[in-house]
Amino acid sequence: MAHVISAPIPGVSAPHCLDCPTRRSAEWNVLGDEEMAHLAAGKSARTYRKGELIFAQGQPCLGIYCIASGTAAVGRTEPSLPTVLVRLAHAGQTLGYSHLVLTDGWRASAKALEPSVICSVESSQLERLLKRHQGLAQRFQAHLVADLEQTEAALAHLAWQPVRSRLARLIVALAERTGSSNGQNFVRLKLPMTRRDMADLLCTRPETLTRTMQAMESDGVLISAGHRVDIPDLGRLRQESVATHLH
Amino acid sequence: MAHVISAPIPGVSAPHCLDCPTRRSAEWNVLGDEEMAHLAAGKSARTYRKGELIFAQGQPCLGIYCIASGTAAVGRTEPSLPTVLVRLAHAGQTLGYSHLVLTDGWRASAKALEPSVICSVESSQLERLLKRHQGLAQRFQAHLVADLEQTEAALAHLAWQPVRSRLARLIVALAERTGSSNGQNFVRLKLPMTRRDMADLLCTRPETLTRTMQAMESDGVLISAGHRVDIPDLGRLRQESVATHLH
DNA sequence: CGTCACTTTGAACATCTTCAAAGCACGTGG
DNA sequence: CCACGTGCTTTGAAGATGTTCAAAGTGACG
Repeated sequence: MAHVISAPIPGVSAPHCLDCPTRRSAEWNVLGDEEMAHLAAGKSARTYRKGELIFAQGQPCLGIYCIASGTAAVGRTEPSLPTVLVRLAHAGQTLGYSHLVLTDGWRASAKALEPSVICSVESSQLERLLKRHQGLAQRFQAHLVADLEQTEAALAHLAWQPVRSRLARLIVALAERTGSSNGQNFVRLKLPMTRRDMADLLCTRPETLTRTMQAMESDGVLISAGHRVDIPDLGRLRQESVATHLH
Repeated sequence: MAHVISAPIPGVSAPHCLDCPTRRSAEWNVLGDEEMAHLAAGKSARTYRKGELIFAQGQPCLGIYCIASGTAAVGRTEPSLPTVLVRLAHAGQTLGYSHLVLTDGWRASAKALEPSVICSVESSQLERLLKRHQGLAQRFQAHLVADLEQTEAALAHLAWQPVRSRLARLIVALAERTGSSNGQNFVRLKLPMTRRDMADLLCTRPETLTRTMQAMESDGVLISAGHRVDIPDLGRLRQESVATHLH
């Protein structure tokens, strides 16, 4: 909203689809080389700055997005309520398919949490691919189901877990994705978003997040310095993400 | 879990698919008479008692369910957490499609909240119909997207609205579905579930639900007697479902 | 190198949970 | 048809968890 279109991307940061992390990790991996070439020819890539909007709730949607590098989040804003970040999307994942099914425009927003390179595929081209390749449609449908599952799980955790457990869960998930483990249990990672974003993701307030992280730090569960977090014992953090309730 | 298979259903309660409320309100309405006849021949119907399980998280799933009459709820249980009722299903709606996409078994449970008549369609037969009728697949996919939307909305409301607003929202939704309005604004309705179920749906405790309803009653927003609720001014209740936050 | 947004701190307060116990209601079996 | 019991509902009191508001730091980015 507040940002302007950024400069065209240098060749390095926008890989050909065949070399993209996307290739193996996402729904596209059912496509053969020839079809991938079609995809590569039809897509367009852009860099996004931290915080920049990829699409906005309410606007017409013209295609889907595929993250080449970086991290994005899907945010949902209900009338007269603060935004909730309902889902993260990492390199190799696609964004926006569910909104294409009904042609009503975006019913959520997405923004880059970090500097990111993101490709877009026009809906007309996607539809052509979906028709030609039956398996691709199944992949996207599975994606839909996975999103539903994940959102239901988030609902359950929000309902019954305190902020501290939800935070532990988030950090464990991030650590498993990008953490570098120096020992057996010691892990260091870089949080790919601001505290504000983390709060929106955990459905709490920045103040509470700060205090919760401090509490965890003083309990020796983690050491945080800006966006860097060190976890002396990942197992202990994993326990925190479940613990609390016994009843 | 605690209940036994109930008696076979009398003819009245299990309508032929062509006469079913399902016919117009659900995904089936893209089917022609001939295909509906196929569906009617292949389905099987059963009555469920209040609280009876329709399917259970973890077990293999063999088909989908379609509610002829009554009310059911889909419940999700995360490891070591209480159950959350993530979704209601009313007459004419189908249940379980999303779980059929991945063949992993049910990843949620469903139970009848009221005495209900529910038909089941085997997955083999459903697949045959889906292949023959392209439009049907689209309908089910739209259903998937609608569920995702609804769950995301529930997440936002759970995150930012107090119990009282969430309760108001639920009652308004039920009133709009089955309420009988005697005047312009006066509405009477019957809650199709126990307080326990309502609490699980609103992600709160039965105690809190009781107290919240009493508070609303003493504020004159509603009058409740068992499962019957009278709403003097539906508009006022609608406001409550949004109000609270201005910030 | 300045600006603006993000982050942190403190204190008061609201909301909701927890535990324990009593009342009630419904369906089951006699 | 009535008695009985199990699970649902209600009440009360105490305490935990998280929010709100305001204001002072801090840091990142252009």
